[in-house]
Amino acid sequence: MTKSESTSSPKSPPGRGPRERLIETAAELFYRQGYSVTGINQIIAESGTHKASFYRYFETKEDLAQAYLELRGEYFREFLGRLIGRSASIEEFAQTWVKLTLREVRQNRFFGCPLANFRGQIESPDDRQAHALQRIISEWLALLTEFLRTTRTHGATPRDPAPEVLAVRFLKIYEGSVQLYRMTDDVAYLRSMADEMVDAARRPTSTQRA
Amino acid sequence: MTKSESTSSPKSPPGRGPRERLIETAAELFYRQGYSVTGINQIIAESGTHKASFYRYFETKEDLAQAYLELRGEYFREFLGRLIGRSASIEEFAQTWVKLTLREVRQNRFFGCPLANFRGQIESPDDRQAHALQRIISEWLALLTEFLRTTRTHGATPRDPAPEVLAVRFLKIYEGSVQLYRMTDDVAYLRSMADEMVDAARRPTSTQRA
DNA sequence: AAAAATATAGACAATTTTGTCTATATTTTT
DNA sequence: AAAAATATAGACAAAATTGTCTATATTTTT
Repeated sequence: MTKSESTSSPKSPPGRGPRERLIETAAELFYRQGYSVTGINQIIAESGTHKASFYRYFETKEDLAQAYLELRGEYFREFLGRLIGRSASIEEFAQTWVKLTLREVRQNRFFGCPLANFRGQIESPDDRQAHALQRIISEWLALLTEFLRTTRTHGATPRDPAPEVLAVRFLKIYEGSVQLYRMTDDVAYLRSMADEMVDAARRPTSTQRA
Repeated sequence: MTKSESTSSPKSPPGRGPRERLIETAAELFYRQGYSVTGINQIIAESGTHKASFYRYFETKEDLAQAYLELRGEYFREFLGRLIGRSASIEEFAQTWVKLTLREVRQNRFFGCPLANFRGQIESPDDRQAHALQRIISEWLALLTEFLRTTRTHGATPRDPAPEVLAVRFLKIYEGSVQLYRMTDDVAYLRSMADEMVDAARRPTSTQRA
């Protein structure tokens, strides 16, 4: 399922031994079809390894979940890095985010936010999972905040929302858009994301607050 | 096999026969611990019915899922109705929404958006599920839109976002806040929801758009 | 009160999933 | 090239889950 040569080369490519293949297959399946419905048997079968190899490296499915979260953390960092690298303004940033997401959708590779999906499939995270989730989120917010601090919208004023506040709003808009898309299968909810982020970046007209 | 002669009340409390108990127990479990990890055996056991009774009314777990979605649709309608009933302004509406959500959290009865959770636990919804999800969402948006059309923020201008647009933004902010709360277990993401909604309701400072 | 419909009890087959063990093959190390 | 470590094959036990069947109790209808 994963790559072309998954037939009988167990250790030839370094870093592609059974452990790596198991993690990658698990990541794919956890994301695409869901953590809770993916059994270790399926992971073993599709990774082209053997049950004995699985139990050599992992005691339980939760160990795999941990590896999955770490891996997703890396993907996220990488993704956001590229996104920020390409964007000279907040407008461009938001549009690029939409564009990249829509591309994944077209390629049938988008299944929502992996973290949100994972969280939604366990009754409550154990300590390691909770920490991994929190670490990834705060990393995201930190990167986003830094980007927002150094980048201004066109026609920005000093009274626009503070970068830390705005980073949270962006993340919420993203998560919300993704959830609505997933529930309705309507990409309009992804498209409208960009405008919503840009608007959120601007100081609202009136400021009286309760 | 919809509901043969469901008008007859088989057991002592009318409307609390095995079918109703099964649905209510399933709803509780689907929401609290997740759809995909809840087996029919557990539902049968905790509803105090018997397996034979289950198979009398349902062919598969998906039939229960359908009933679950319908039930959730009713809850939603009811909830939003109360919310709107209590709120004379958008500010009040947003604050009340936060307050009610936080109350559920305190009572350990809040486990995120039931629809989003459900959607996240199936690889892809079948037709009936997709329709149920879409119907509930559009109902929500319709109610919200109507409320927003007749209710203005303090100091509103005619150039604030249109009600239909705003309804979507509100829903995204809600879903996003809930997801962030679920991932981090930090209620701050729920609290900040109200301000975000109020700001979204105001025309942003600048209007140049790509 | 009798008949009919409905609900529960309990056994149990069929299937799926997890987890273990021994033997053999393959790769890596010395 | 031999020894050691690692990976796969395959069988299989244990447990969990689903689904069916017959018998008996309970409720509803006539």
